[in-house]
Amino acid sequence: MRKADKVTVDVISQKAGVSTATVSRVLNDSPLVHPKTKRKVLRIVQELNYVPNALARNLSLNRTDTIGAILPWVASGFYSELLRGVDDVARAAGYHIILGICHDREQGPELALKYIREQRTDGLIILDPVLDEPILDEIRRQNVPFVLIDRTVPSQHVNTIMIDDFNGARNMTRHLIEEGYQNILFITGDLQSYDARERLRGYQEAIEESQLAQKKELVIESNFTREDVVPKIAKYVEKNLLPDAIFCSNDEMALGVYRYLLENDYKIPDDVALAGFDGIDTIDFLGITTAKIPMHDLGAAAARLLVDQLVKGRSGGDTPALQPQKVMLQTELLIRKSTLNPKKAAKLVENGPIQTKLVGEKRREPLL
Amino acid sequence: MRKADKVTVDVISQKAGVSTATVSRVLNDSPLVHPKTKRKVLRIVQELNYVPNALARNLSLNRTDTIGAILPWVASGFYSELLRGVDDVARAAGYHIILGICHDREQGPELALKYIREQRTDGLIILDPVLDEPILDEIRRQNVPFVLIDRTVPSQHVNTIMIDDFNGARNMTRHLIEEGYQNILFITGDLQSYDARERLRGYQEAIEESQLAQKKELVIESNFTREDVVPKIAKYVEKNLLPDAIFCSNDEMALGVYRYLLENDYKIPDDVALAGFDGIDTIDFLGITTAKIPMHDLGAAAARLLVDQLVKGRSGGDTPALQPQKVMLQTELLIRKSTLNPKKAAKLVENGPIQTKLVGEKRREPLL
DNA sequence: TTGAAAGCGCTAACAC
DNA sequence: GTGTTAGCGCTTTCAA
Repeated sequence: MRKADKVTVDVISQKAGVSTATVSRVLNDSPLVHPKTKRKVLRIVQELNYVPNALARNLSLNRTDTIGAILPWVASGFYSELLRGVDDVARAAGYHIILGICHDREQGPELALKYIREQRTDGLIILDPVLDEPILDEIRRQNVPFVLIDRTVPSQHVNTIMIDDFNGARNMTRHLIEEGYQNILFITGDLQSYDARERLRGYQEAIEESQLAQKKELVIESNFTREDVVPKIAKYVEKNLLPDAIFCSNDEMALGVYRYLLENDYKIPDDVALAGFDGIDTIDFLGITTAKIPMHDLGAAAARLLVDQLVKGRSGGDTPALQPQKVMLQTELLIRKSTLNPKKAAKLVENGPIQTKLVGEKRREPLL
Repeated sequence: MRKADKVTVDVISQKAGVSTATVSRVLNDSPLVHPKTKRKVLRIVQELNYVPNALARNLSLNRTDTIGAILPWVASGFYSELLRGVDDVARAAGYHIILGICHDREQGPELALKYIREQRTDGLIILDPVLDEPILDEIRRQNVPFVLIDRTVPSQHVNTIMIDDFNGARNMTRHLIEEGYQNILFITGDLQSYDARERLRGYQEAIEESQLAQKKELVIESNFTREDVVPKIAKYVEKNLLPDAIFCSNDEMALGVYRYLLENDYKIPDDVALAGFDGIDTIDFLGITTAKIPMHDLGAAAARLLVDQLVKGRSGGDTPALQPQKVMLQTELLIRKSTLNPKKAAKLVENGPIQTKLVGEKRREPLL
């Protein structure tokens, strides 16, 4: 665009025969401008197809109308739901989303800090399970509102949206136990991350309360990825007996295990039951039991919290800041064919109707 | 952050005993500044943990270092791959991504124009199969570089990354024909969109060259969604015979059909073959044949093209603009169990080895 | 090599 | 109600 034909407040003000201040007032719906002037200005604005330069406006107002979303890129499809949630409420509140994809562990915090320091964003939504305290302190020191997703911070005033990983995993394990499985292999995610630890805890709790033996060899550690889990489950099965059931800390790993089992002619759930965690689409199609995380809600809740902060912050100069909140979202246990114990079912049929509730696409033909 | 402790070029320049111009030069690696001064300034910058305000910088430079990515949100997981591709190359070139999710048909163009007019982005990547000419003209008139994905514009100088939908669909259809299927039902996407039309054309072309009869009732129109396709395929099957094979214009619809078939006890591929288009993960796990679109490459190529434009544009003031390019990416035919004709296979076993190449996870146990 | 000063395009005190 | 003017924080001529 030629410099000449760039239309700015100045151009408008001249054409309208008013000052730039008045133009600005009109544009910002100030009440103290004469209707007639307003109309005239608006007409010119229309005519010249004028749109204020966001950069200049923001510099002046010292804000960006932008929210940074810092996310890891594992299981990309999974997080896109979350992003959609964030976008929905952010856009409704007039905020834009700037994407901060951290490709590996180190980049997340770096990116977050960069955005803040450069003042590119008014606030941040951070999903990074391994963010450590020092970094968090550094972020806090910048005095920019932010919301953490699925990550607790001990005793600190931080807005957080949590997933009840503990209960999710406990309920899943209880379900497996109820189905009559006794040797339940649990595959953890990277234990550096909060959610991995919580899910493990949930599993252990359920085992304990059931009086089943806590066998140490029934927990193996992986890292939430499909690739990593396959050799590990292979090695496990070679060394030990096949467990009754395998509970993977996330669906990605469940997919890896699923593939392994099929390739080795193990039938699910006849030879071994399988459960995941997350609720991704593929798992649904394969008829695998999982604990669904409400990703959209997660994003929406985070954005809601952040937007509230931002709006509060910009209205009343010195209104008391909002109390930091912790929101906890529950997972939904989606029971499917992969964990329905055929032996138990057979027995139940003799004795009466099957009690286990099938959730979701109920009447679908089992796929396995 | 208190106004007082906000550190700006001014603060730095004072502490360093130089002018703001010099500080700016140091920050921008200008060669004409004495090494000693430079060192001093950098030390202060370090000490005060100074990071330039992007807003101010950008206003001054009249750019944003930001690329807008306008995408629809259908099949979210699918597009996230693309976004990743865009992000990879954009970030490497120092650009940020601002997300423009258009939730419905109308919002895409609107959003694109808004970003441009507000000068929030230096350039745009637009994936919107139904963008019409007038809007496109309007965008072009803004004189902001942009790249279109999977959308041709007749005889116009526009950067475009295309998918070879035509060949992809033709190859798929040929494959089905080779497998001995004769009644191949084709389910189109929304024919308003370019890719839907191209895929249909590919199908028709393959049918024609094979001398099979072009039966009009073998094409039904849907809209690329899982929900829409189910009643349509149901109605079709009730009215007509079950076709030999069903070729869906995208994987989402293939999933819908898959579910329908299973629920009605049709075996794949024994009763009917099934093929999709896109190459999403779920389809892989279900063992359904598809034509894989290289989403990551698509995004990366688009970003590459755009970044080249931007860099060119900002270096040489008046260097000749880059020629608009059209890049065409090929799909990859992933043949899986769902389209391998059991009858043909049986025959082949009598006569020799099976010739059809299995692509991908070759030795996997068929899932169906 | 460096500094002074004029913008970039908009907003907001303050004065009229 | 409206205009003047001084910023917002940085870059970049132009002069020295």
